[in-house]
Amino acid sequence: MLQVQDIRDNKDRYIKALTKRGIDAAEVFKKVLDADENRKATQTKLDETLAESNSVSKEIGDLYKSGNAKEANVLKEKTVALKESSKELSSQLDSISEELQKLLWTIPNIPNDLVPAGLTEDDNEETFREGDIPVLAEGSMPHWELAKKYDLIDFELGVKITGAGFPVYKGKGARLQRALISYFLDKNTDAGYTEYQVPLLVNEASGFGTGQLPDKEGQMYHVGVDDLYLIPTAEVPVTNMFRNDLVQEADLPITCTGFTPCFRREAGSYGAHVRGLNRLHQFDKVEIVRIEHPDNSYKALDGMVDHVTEILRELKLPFRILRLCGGDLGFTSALTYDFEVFSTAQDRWLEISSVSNFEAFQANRLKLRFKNADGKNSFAHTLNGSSLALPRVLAGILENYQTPEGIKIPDVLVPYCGFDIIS
RNA sequence: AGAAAGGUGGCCGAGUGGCUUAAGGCGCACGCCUGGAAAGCGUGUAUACGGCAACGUAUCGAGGGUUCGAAUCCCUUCCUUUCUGCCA
Repeated sequence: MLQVQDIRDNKDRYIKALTKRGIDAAEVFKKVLDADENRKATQTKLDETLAESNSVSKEIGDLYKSGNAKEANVLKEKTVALKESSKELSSQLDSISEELQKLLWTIPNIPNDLVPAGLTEDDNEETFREGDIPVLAEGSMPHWELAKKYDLIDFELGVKITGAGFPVYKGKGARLQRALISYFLDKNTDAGYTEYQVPLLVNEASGFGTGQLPDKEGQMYHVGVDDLYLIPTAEVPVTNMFRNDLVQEADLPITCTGFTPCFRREAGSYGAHVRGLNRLHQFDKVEIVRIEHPDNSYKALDGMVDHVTEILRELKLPFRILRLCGGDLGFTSALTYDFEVFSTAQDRWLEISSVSNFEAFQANRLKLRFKNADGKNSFAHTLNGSSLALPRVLAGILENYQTPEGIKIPDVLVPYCGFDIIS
């Protein structure tokens, strides 16, 4: 959520930046600023009325104490009108504030200067590419066929016990999953991130804090009897640990990592693009979250990109980095880099990580502030990224490491797996 | 699920209708003291909104009510803790 004061101070620049998302914000900004003026004026009137009420009450108290009940009773009559008008003003103020709030919720974050204009994924800008795409032997397969051939994943079994999009990992497939989780967590903690295990169900306030609610309600599984949501990403519980917090400047940055399953309803397309591990309702992910001083957040974003790059480099998977264009940028993000690994057998790129700087957009919703050296409070910047999402990494490993003898295990994973080939 | 006790500032914690303008402590900041530090002493220190400012207003989990006046009384609701029950 943007701050009204920022909109006021940077109106033209913000309007221009939002055109990169294909949004003309001129009208909504005008509405916001008008509503805010209205709010201020109403608040001032209300404050004056209440101030008078308070001073009359004090007088009445004093009169009673000095035994002058008669005069006190005269004054009491005066409070009736004051009370009425303060009630009226306060309900006006409530509805104005609510209107303002609703307007603010509809406005996405302001894209950073680096964000390319453009509305579709074709406009994303490739900033980096590394790793050779292997030339596969005759008879090479997509990962879902490999998973079946080597008995690593049973998709039908998942359908039986739950439904489509809930695979069962088995044997060396399950072990490889566990190896990846441990490896990712180790890389993250080695880089200084503190490891957390967090709840997989969150309350409504948490959904609001990170921006999944109210807009994307349909994308989360909802447990009705207890009014809780299954997390779509560890970002939600991890970032919400700091909701309503006021931290000291010296405590920044706060860096966290955590492994969680993620649950996404994603009612949408079917077909080849969602086959196998490409899109699931439940998948595993290791996430990194940073709470940063605003002056340092973009440096931190670059650091996160470098960190994920190093992991993919160690896994020796062919990957590229995209700077998302305005149209592809998430609602809450100011700048996002997507990592994609090449699926050789499918001949296409698969998104495996998304690293974003939300600036103060989430912090404003979360009320996550820090106290600086002068004792002033301001919103911290929040960032997060996957390091990494498991299924597509697994798909990439299966497809890119397949040989006629079997699937080789990337060197860095061998100690975690306890085997070096799946055959 | 049943019973009981609670929810107060960055944190702990006192506070049963007006002198609460929220005590006291911890923490933090600054100063004194010190070779330097600790301790000690002194001063300051909640948040939000409005205002150039003085200042005003709101906020004691949330929402409603009683009252001229509510942290305090009443109602509703959420959450936490303890005990009982169930359970890995």
